[in-house]
Amino acid sequence: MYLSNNNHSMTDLSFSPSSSIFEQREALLEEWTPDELVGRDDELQRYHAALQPVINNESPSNIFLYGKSGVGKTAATRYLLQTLKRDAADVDNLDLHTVEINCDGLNSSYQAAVALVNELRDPATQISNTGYPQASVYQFLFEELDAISGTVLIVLDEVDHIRDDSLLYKLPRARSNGDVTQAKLGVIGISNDLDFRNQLSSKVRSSLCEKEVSFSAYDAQELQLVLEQREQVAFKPDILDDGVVQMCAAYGAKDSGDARQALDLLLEAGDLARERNDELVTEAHVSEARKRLQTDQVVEGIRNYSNHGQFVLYALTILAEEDETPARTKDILRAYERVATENAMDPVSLRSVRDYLGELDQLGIISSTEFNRGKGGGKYKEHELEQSVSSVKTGLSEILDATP
DNA sequence: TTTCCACAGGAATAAAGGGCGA
DNA sequence: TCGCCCTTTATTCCTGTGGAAA
Repeated sequence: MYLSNNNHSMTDLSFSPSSSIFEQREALLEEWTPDELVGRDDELQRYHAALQPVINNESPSNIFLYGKSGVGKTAATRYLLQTLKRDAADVDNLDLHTVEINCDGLNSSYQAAVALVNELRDPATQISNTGYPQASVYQFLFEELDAISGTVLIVLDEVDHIRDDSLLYKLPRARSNGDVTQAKLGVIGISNDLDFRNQLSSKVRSSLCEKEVSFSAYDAQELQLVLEQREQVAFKPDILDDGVVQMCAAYGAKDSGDARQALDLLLEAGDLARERNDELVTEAHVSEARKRLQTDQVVEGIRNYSNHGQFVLYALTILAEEDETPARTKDILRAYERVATENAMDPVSLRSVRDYLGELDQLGIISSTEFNRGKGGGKYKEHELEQSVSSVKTGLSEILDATP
């Protein structure tokens, strides 16, 4: 494509600052930390109690936070640690440090340990993600922690992404095992997976989950408090139509009690109004924003999915178009083998297709139901698309364009 | 109560790929 | 360059599951 100077009429794509309805749009973004956390009083109280030993300069407890995504676990952690650091400055002989990593994208204890080392080291001496024996990486980590000394709180956000528990076993025991002598360590594990705690081996569970704080989903009233707090900072006065905040809160509470989702919805509705130069954000904007967000999520999720996974989904999409869904795993396998072969790919095995279908189900792109027809029919699963064929196809556009 | 079906999914293992130190 | 150590993705094998039918 090139830019030309001809006279063909075309859409005006020049940029100019539009009259904004936003005062401080960032206040609707996830990373914005409010001065006060609303709607989480019970949780904050229990969390606060669990952190109390730190300020008494005792060995910190290991704390495990669990609750669905977007219910304020990370925000509460940031908020309380900020407060704790501030108060710790006034306590004699208390030297408090915090390290926070997000374990999203880190599949193993090894990778998480590397991430921690790199978080603690300066950019010049960072280590790479592979190549070192596991013992060396732990050695680096303990050396860095000892070098800090004092009390060190290690926050492992989305800790359920780590598939093995060797790091979760080692960290809480580092001091008693003599791996660390100077620093007093406390581990704060944060998990979205409610079942993660039960999957841990009992040794790990007893040490990591010394103190537990569960975060319940926000109900509509609590979400409304959160949204109102952000709205006042984010938007200019009297920009939101009556009922907009309530509507976002109601959708948020209905979907999953996820504040992040409700905030995204309000942000998208605001963006939509701004795009159209509307002076007010209305309920109609919210409805449309909701549709847009749902499609975007699906399309993005599919685009980033592995090649074979996309072909498995494509096979199911074809069956859906032929009105043959819900379809059993073996039927999807046949359709998948056909499209993979047509595209000059070696199809993966039935076992792998099962794994892909399981992942797609978890992503909410398809839904799977188990059936049991007893002695004659046995037990099996049926799958169907959970999203519209058109949005799935948009996500699959890369492989569809290449399909002969 | 026992049997049986049609899988689902866990466990073990292999292959390929990539960074590191010697 | 080579061997080591890790990752990711795949395969094979096999046990577990649970409700209808016998």
